Amino acid sequence: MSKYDMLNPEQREAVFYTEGPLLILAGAGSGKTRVLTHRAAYLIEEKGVNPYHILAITFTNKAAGEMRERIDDMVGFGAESIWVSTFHSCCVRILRRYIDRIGYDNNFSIYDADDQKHVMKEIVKRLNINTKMYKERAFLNAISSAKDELIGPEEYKSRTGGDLPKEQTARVYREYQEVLRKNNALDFDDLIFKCVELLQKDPQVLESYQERFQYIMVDEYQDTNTAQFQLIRLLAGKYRNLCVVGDDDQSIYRFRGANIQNILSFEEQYPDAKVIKLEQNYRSTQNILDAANAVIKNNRGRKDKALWTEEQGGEKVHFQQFETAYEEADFIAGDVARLERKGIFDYGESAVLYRTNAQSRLLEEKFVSRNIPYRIIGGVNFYSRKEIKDILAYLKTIDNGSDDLAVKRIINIPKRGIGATSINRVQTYADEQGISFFEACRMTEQIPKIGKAAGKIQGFVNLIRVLRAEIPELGIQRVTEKLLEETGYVEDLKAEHDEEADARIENIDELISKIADYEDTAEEPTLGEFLDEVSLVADIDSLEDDKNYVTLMTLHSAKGLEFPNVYMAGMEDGLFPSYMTITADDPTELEEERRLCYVGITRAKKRLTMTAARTRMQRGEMQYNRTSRFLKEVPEELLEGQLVKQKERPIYQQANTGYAAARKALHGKDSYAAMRPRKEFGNASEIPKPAYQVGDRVRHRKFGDGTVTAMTAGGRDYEVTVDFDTAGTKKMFALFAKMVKL
DNA sequence: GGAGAGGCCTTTTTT
DNA sequence: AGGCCTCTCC
Repeated sequence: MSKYDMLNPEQREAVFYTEGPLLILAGAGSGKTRVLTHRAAYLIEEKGVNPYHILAITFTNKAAGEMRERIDDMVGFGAESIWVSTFHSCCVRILRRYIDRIGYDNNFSIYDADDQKHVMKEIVKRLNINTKMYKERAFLNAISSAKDELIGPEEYKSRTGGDLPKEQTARVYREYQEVLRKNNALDFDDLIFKCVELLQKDPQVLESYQERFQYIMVDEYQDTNTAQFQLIRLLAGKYRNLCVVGDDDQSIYRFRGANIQNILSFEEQYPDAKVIKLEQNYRSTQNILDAANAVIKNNRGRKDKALWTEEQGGEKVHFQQFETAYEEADFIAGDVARLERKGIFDYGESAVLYRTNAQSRLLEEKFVSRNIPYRIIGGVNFYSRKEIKDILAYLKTIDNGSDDLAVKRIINIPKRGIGATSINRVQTYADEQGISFFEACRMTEQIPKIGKAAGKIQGFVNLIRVLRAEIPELGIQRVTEKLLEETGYVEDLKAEHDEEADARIENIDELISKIADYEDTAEEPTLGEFLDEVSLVADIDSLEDDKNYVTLMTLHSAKGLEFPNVYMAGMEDGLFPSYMTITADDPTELEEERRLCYVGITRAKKRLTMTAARTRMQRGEMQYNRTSRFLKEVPEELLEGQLVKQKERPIYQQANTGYAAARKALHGKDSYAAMRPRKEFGNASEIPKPAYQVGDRVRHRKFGDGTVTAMTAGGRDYEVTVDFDTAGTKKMFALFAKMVKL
């Protein structure tokens, strides 16, 4: 009996089909990781392929690590020379070797979102751009999207078509790219972009990697963007042994440039491609799958498929709506505790999924007060905390002084009396001489008007110099500890004597142990490599399977994971699907939200609970939400639950009690009006008509004054389009917008 | 040059 | 509601 006998016929077919392009459409829970790992084993053991010639690409380090581990277990010998890596780390590896061929230095730094913002701020200031009109964030988003599409500054400029804001963006883009170049830095998107550029411009490098990667596998293919698609196309260009695995129904990263067409039109790109569908699900009960199938079938533009399982029946999908988000959170924490007490699910078997990170706060509170062990994924990344970034900036400076941003970040931390004025003087000198900021720091005696600051800067330079010299002898950990001593960083925090400072100290300790861990496990530890790894870490990477805590995370983070007991919190229109997508002109945005819902449902193995709240604080404002439209897409017979669980109900809700009302609110047409407090909207059964009409001038709290250009009765509320004088044209629901006629 | 106060904006999701 | 930025005053 071989290990391949355990696979079902489709899986086996996918494993054995090794030559030429192959598309595996793998539904949720259909065992795709299993197929990929078996396939690697098959290539090595049965086809005699040298593992050195195999590349497997994933999106997260966690996925890469798991795949590596499973292949190692299966193959035993030689598997370690397979490249299993994320898109980003794969590109970093290639670029560290060859980027000098396209005009960067091989010891480039990698900028994170924070660094990008700093750079953008400088540029916006320098170009005198009114950030009230054009936000830094908007520029960065535009640049990021352009890079995802492999559009460089020049090409961007040529495509503006005379559109003024785009011309502006083109200018900013060019500047931004110049600053990065000057700082010898790449941002996240550049890692892919520059790698493609390198492969396109240098046939020698391309040839060597094509020759190396004779067999390529790509996981989560539906999430690839154009740049990643090109990268793969180039690498696989010679041998064409390209196996991509994905599920168009789980494509949820369009905002990050993912192009669902990459998977939908794979067969056009590779006409000789073999297509294999994996539809048997090994994860969930039939009821959960039915719910998932019922929701996703409302999407158009998808490859037709339906999951099935041998696990018939199962629990129904639980549903409850609460008065407030507070009660919702309390219920979830209580339910988790109850199931644990009864011995049905351990804490580690439960997960709470939500649409926005902000929702985690209330849940966290309730988990704390009930003493339930939990873990929140996402929110503020460990490596973006201030104290961690400070220390990493020191380490970057020690490693390679060419990262101006890092140097400037810590030149006055702790306070050395080097302020903005001195920094500017140094920068001016650096600009004049065409040298880096740090190099300029070493020549303070040449800098005009630097005065007393010269000595202070010298002190800083000497500190770095000494630490740098000690790296080879002492190693990273010892040097980091020494750096903390010399700067008094931890001591200062200790002196603060408050909780926040204590938390920071804990984080620093954690960083130290991560460094120690790296030095223990890496073959040839170097500071540079450590910094690379650290900058490519994702939140999800820190999730450990064997710990017994409840996991709280966004629906996005949950992709690829599974839990016996899953809660989907905040099933409310306006939150999920988000307000943005409801009001968007483009219906495919709503489809993307629906896919997200599908991802959420299919995470559950045994038990799924959906919850909603009638009222919730959003952005400091009280929102009244009706239940999510996605909930209504789940057939009634699969649902079980009640609408309101609370002691007293306000008068306007008294008609809506019990299960019958729950169904009515879920599936009925008039539920929206019934949910609204009377005092605000008059007769609850009528659609409240706004006090303004088309052509009127109105005022909005945030967007200012504008003219109403359109108004349609959109079923339960009026949808109003307003052309604002300064904020552009917005489409919104009258009840939410609360605008007044002028 | 640094600390503190007040105003403003944000969030949908992230490698 | 909270974080960040800017302004002001020392």
